[in-house]
Amino acid sequence: MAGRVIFHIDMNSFYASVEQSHDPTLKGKAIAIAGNPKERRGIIVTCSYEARAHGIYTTMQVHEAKRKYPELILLPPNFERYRAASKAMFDILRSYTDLVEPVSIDEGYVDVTELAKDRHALELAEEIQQRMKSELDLPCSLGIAPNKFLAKTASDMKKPMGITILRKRDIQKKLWPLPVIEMHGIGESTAEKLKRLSIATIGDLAAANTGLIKEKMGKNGLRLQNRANGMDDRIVDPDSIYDTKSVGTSTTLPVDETDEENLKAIFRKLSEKVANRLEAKELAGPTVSIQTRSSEWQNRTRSITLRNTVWKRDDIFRNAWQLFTKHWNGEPLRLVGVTVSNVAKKGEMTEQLSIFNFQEHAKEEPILNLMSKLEKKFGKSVIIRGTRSQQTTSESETSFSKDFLDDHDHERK
DNA sequence: TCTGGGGTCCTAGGACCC
DNA sequence: TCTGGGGTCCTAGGACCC
Repeated sequence: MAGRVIFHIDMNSFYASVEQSHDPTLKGKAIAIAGNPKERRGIIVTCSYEARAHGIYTTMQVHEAKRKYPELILLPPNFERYRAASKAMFDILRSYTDLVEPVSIDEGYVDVTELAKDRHALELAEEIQQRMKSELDLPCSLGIAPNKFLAKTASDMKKPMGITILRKRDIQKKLWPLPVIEMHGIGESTAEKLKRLSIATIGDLAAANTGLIKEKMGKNGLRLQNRANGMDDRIVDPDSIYDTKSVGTSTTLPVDETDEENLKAIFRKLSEKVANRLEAKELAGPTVSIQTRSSEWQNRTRSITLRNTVWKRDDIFRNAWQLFTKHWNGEPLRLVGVTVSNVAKKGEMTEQLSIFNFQEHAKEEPILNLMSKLEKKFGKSVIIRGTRSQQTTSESETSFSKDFLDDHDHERK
């Protein structure tokens, strides 16, 4: 995979910037988007750079933020507004090439290898950044590199409104001195583990004994070591976003809950929400799981894979509630959640089921007979797995997730 | 600083099949 | 009767990211 040029675009404090662009009187002020300002458990989702200067940060509790800086302007999230801004931002990127891979509402990769043959990559990056500013009034940072990992790392190096080039020959100077925790893919836990192996910097990881890494950290460790050496083969995949694997919802309860009837009502509500989101995406799946978190922060998941796929509220609820009552010991719960996974497009799922049923009979049936039956029913090429779900509907519901794509009209081949 | 809600991927053990 | 080795699916938990 020689000679690629990859951009990573990262919108700076996206939600706050969108609000400031929507209401210019908010510009230059310390503002924050808070999940649920009125609830006891509300947190700061994003905040402006002005707010950061006063010690405000993401995940901070709202009351704590207010205590720290009483003049902080709190705004409720407006996800429709953010989705619209996100679409506009990706439209700008797609005006250059189809090779755009959104990874979240406010960041994405672009493979500009072809474009960079006609013009300088840096100049292209400057133009994109200027267009985001002039057309959308939104600041962004860009990373330019030969692969995704380095591009992502680069875009992080200068914020806001930065452009950073990270070449292979730069990594010794720019990447290796950084502590491992700075690396995308390394969190607190992995950093601790590496520390016990006397690996403190990204350079230490790059130079570490590969056999040791493999032994102590497994496959993931080897991959991280490759990244530390600036190696990353992942392609920019514009369709990755359509591969939804699961749809779930969870809620942190206002008070730690012990009442079974209350919990039942909550599970019914969660099941309904999941059903609605599955419906909007025309998805269904065979696996139902529940999540619980105790007041002592003990996380549990329980799941069951059914013989059929589910998508209706009552089917989801019945299985979720059964899982719950089977395992709950009465302890107070801080959070509960419901998820349907291994999902696929509903139409394709029923075809899968038909094939499955055919296979059930296959034991008694001559194979040629079965083949012709399948061909008659589905044509020559039968897709069983790996089919991608296409987004054709949009939903009004709001969330923090990939749902931002629902409003995109990105064409697929 | 006691921590929301949406996801993805990986690992490891057990069941089951050939 | 006891034995192997490989593959796949399911479940549970953990780590990580935005």
